[in-house]
Amino acid sequence: MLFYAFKTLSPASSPKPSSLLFSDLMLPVLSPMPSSHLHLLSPSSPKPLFRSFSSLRTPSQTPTSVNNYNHLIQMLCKRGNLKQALDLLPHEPSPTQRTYEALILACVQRNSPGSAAVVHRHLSDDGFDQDPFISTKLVGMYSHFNALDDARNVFDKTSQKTIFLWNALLRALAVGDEGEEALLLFRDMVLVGIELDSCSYSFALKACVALRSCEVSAFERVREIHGHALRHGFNSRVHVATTLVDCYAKLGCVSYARRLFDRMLARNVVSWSAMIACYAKSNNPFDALKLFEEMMVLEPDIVPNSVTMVSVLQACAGLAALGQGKIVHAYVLRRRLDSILSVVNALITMYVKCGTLVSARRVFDGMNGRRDVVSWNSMISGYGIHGFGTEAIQLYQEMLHDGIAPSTLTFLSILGACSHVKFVQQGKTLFESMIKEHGITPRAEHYACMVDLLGRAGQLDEAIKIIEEMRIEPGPTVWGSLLGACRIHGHVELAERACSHLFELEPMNAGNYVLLADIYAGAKMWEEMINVKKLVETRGLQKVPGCSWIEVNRKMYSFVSVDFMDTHTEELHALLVQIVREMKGKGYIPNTDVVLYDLDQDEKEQILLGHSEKLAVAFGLINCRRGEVIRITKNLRLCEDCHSVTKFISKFARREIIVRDVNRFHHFRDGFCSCSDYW
DNA sequence: ATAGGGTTAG
Repeated sequence: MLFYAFKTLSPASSPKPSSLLFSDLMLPVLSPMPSSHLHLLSPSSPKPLFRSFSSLRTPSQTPTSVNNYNHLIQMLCKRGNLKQALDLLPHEPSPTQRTYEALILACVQRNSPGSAAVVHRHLSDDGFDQDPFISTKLVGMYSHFNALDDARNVFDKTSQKTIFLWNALLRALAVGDEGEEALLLFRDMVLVGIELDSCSYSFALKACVALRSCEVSAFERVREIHGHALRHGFNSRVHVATTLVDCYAKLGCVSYARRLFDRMLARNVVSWSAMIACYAKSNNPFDALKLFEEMMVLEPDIVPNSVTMVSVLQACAGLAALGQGKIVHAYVLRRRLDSILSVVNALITMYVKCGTLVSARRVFDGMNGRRDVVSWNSMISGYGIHGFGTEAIQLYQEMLHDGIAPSTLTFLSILGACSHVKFVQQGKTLFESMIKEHGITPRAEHYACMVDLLGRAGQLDEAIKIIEEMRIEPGPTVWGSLLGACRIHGHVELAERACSHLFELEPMNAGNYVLLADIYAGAKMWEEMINVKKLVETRGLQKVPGCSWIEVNRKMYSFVSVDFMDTHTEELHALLVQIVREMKGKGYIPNTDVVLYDLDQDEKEQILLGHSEKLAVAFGLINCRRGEVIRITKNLRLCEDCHSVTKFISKFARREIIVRDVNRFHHFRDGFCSCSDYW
């Protein structure tokens, strides 16, 4: 029985797969980013200081009018010269509301809590602590410093509480991750009979997402506030409706979010971006691109901005749609959005995940002087997942040399990089330095990296030691890493131990059961294997079907394994049969161990032949131009048999084949893989 | 006067 299917990722109704092109984006494919396009990234020259400041400061030159001082302080604040403005404050007999507003704003912009205290003291002395306008500004300021107690204090002490003041505190609590507190405040607002506005609803909804600790209750609260908004006619306001879409999306209700989005009476660029981001984040990159295309077609007046493009690039990265990504890159350059750091960072990740490390590096190199920690992390992880451990470590050191402080994600990237190339000692040293030199407390994910590094390298005892000495609860990531290592080394007992936790922590994750069954099969423990399979059945779990896809001429073709053949597939099948026949002549033995069904040898070989990755490779051989790299993406880990077949093909068809699996990239060339068969 | 969407790991 041969498993096979052919489908395109484009709408089923069209006879030919349509490309994801937008007339507006129809540009020649651009691969290198000319550095001249990055000139906008250089910092702008500083503005001159206020010229007459020093002369005005001396007491002998007292200004004739009070307004001069107020004006001067405000000017200095505007220029970001907070310190000089503060020095001037004691000389001013009667600062105005505007002056204090400017000072508060400057404290936020300069990120200076110390100056904030000085300003607060001054304005209290002047009696402005009862001014609801100033109080609103103060609450916003304290929110910026995450000083929620101070924010609440200001609120409590102000007797005349306007809706702005209520909203300011509500916002402060919501963005300060105090969802519970924010919702209590919202309840107070309703009970006291405050007339809510759309901002109140937006903030309260944001607070629900901040709850997250208990998603069920978060969902209930969103529904409550949604209902309230509905009864008071606020649900159709574009801000509220957009927030609702975003809330449901963040709580995992993607199709419901879409339904609300479709029902919106008016949408703006933020509404569209929120929905596109929802798809990009929830592993629906194709839907994200489709929606982006729709936005161009249906709403010619809405112009995508940098936030939109970050999500679109994320979707290209998720799909590994290089051709599409290049078009988006060209669009970004045309719209000058490459002056926005987050967009450039998203470009790096897009190229990394599309398998073109060189292009990613070119973008990274073009950023000289304007890289933040995200840019570095993206490039380091890029080297890591492409199997360039040495380069990843080197770049990490360059980053330190540049004075950029590494983050928790830097270490996840660099430890992952070590793991891919079996750099056990380097990984250990880096993990130590993370704690001791950089003061970063390891999270479960870091431990998972270490367990993966040690475990896959065969040091299972050390891996266990790491878990036992952890100061925090080892979550599913840690046990999952251990289980993966057990599969490689056929360690049944440890696998059982890992699974005893995993089946408890994530009972619905079919992957864990499959791995355990795989390990039992490897140890020829058939009875145990069958029991695990039964468990999967009784719990009603669905194995994630293997799926591979390939982009040809900017169209996506995806392959999954099903149990019938049709006319599309015969050509691919025939090609694979021929390849395998040749390989067998050269000593290839199909690795039927990976097939966990009770079938005879021939049937098992047939199933191997139908693995989605082989079909995608065959499709690539037929449809990609000679000399062109065949790029394939797979949703799971590569199986051993596909790995060896692809190695063979790379040599005898003289094709370079790059496969992205769920963990890393494999570059096949001349019969070898960049992973050195360690993955 | 307060407002809604986005960047890196696995």
